[in-house]
Amino acid sequence: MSQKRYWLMKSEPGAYSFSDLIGEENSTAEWDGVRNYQARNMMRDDMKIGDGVIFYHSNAKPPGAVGTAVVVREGYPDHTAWDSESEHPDPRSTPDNPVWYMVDIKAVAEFERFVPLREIKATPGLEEMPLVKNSRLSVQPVTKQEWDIILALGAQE
DNA sequence: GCCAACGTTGGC
DNA sequence: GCCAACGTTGGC
Repeated sequence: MSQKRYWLMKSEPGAYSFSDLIGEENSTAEWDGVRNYQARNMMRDDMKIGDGVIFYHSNAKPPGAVGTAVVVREGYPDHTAWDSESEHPDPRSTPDNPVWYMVDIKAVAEFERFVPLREIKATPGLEEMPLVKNSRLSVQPVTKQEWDIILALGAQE
């Protein structure tokens, strides 16, 4: 029985927001369209059912963490890669030989209080987050300590 | 809109 | 395998 892990996933709210996720059937969505190898590897190999996800709005005004989600399906091929009509087609990826993978996540709860990036950057204990260290990765690992700090910020009145 | 950081591509 | 050029991300 492996330890529950934690992640942070970015989305541009103009493209897909946390509200969009909540509005899905079962508040669940395929996390398709990721075309970065590091992010793919984490989704394919490391993300397990039950893992916690912080949902982060990038390219937003202001950017920040908006809520939590949970992994409900582990890595499987991203079928949008071989759909020429999709937003991120990649002809190298086929059903027999998939290049890109995704997971399914389900919304758990919106934070009572939005946690802006500005505050994440200023909070002791969060300095080592890839988010703070200028990483563009759209799927990032989060430690248990970081998870607890951010959830506390999001719960604050 | 600017631009720094970083990943990817492709010539050699 | 190196590395310059180029494209993308994403905060500001």
